[in-house]
Amino acid sequence: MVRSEIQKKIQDAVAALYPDTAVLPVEVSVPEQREHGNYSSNVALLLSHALKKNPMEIAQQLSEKLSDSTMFTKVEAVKPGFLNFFIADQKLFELLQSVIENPEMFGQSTIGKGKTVMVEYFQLNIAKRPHIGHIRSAIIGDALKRMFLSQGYHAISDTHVGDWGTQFGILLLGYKGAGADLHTKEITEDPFGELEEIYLAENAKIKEDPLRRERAKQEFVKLEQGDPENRKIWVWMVEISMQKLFEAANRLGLLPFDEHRGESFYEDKMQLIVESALQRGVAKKIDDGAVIVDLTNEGLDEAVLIKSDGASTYLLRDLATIQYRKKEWNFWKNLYVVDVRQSHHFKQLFRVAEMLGFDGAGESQHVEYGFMKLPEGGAISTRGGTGISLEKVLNEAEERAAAVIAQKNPALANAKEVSHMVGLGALKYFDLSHHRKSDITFEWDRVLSFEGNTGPYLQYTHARLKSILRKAISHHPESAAAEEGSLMSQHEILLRQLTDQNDTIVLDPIQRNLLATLIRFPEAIEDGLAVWSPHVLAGYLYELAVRGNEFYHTTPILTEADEEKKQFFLALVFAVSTVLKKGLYLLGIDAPEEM
RNA sequence: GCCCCCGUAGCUCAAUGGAUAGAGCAGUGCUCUUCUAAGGCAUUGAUGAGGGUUCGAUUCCUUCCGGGGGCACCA
Repeated sequence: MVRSEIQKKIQDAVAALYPDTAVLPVEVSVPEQREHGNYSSNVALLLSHALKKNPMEIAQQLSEKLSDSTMFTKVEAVKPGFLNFFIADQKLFELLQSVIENPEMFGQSTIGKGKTVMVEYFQLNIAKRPHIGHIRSAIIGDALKRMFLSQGYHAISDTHVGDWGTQFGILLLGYKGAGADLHTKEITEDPFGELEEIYLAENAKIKEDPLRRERAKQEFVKLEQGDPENRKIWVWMVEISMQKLFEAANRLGLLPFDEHRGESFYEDKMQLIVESALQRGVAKKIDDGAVIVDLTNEGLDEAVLIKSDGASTYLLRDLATIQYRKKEWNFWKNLYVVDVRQSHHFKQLFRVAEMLGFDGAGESQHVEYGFMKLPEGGAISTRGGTGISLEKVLNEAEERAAAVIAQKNPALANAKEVSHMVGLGALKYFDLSHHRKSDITFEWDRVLSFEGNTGPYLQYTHARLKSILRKAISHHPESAAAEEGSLMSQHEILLRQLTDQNDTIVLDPIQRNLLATLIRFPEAIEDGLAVWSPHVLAGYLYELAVRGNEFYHTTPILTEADEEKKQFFLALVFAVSTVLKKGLYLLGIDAPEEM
């Protein structure tokens, strides 16, 4: 990575010039203004305190020291004391060559080797239709998993399905109540829909009649105690719902999950935890029989492990989950991609786990995201009737994409497939381009926009560049070798010609900026993972695309007369399109060759 | 009542304590005999209010104003 190379150089220069100074973390960032170079650092400003020297003077000395390097054309010391680095064209050119040589490896690293990171996301509930409020977890979690994998981490995903708990009491009660009617009726047609209806109807009844809630809770207690009838119904309900879940995950194009440990999986692992908690004095049994952990002194209220009716809680099941995951996977991090509204729960969870001396308590973290709200305000919920089903959104996305294709590129061969990629790409990118923690507003025309800073813009940029490559290859004398049109054959041809060039290419500012942006790809992934937010990568890809389009527009490539230049341009096009495709992949978005 | 988060352009969003606060949408004006106009170019426009910390604050602290969320023996 270029940035770390510069960091190292600065560190060395500081050590050489000011041996007595404690090595501080050197910050290197990308300045907003192009005139400020490709990278800049504020070390001199930070050092001035410790050294009791004028920051400008320090910057001056450092810049002289660093100017030796052939890596830069210029290292300047400016105004308050910034150091601005201008990467030499030759260096950029070499970096491009290394990308071309091994495009598969660009953006990959082995930093995470030997580290297992658990990522939990897409925690669907039984009998509740996945709606747009649910997809943030899936989209963010999936992107994080992809990013972790690209850096060599052993990333393990788990859906943690909500297949246990009081909601089953509600479902069971509703199911039995609807009984006569339902059992005779064929519900094989849309069993999930039936189930959902049962849930909603029973929920409404419970709202009217508090006594019914008690009956529902009793049904869950019976289930948890092993009542055969309830078990049987439960198994059926879970089966039907899991089908729905797989369907949704599939349609969203999520990476396969490594684990599907629903909450019910932890059923037999909870008793020991309760006993241990009581024994250690962490938890106590209160008068009505409930088992709680009192965290009121820490401002975390009371955490309930066992309810007064004897049933387990979500919290207790999550405790068991931590224990299981640590034992099974010995994770380095255990991440929960869950709505910010559950942060109170996770604070309780991690605190109780810590009090119980659980291994992995400290490594468990809530990767919270802002919830999705509607333009008129208010969260999206199934009960409030404001839920827009995932299915509906995806259908709409594909329809809109198909309409645009019909208009812009009616001859497109695999229009259906591309509509899917583009519609889904718009939806995912919309989500991922926001900071993870910020709430996002769901507005159809924004979510499914295909213009401006959107997924389709990135896909489009990629497709146009690919189109150039296809044409270049088909006109190329060696095109027979590239018949299959694979990336490898393309890049082999390009590479052969690029490495033949001995002269230094003179770059114009647009090409230079594009190249300088291109080589930051690994840094964008690193920065995104540092805050567990894919939006950093999304923002980077957008910038790359903007510069790619700038280049596309100003530089005719196929008609370039100077053969060396043309080869260089093609190499650049190849590298940029490769990074776009790869970056989109890391966000879980497909990049069609044509659109 | 207690706890958490958020107030940036007309709208939706960016900005590890840094330089002239970036984008997109919407608006206005250009741009397709030229590698895909889902594009490109130009242009209008913003840090809720007051204190503090420091070389430097959208960012950290504090008060106020405004908005949202949580404090379920739901998940």
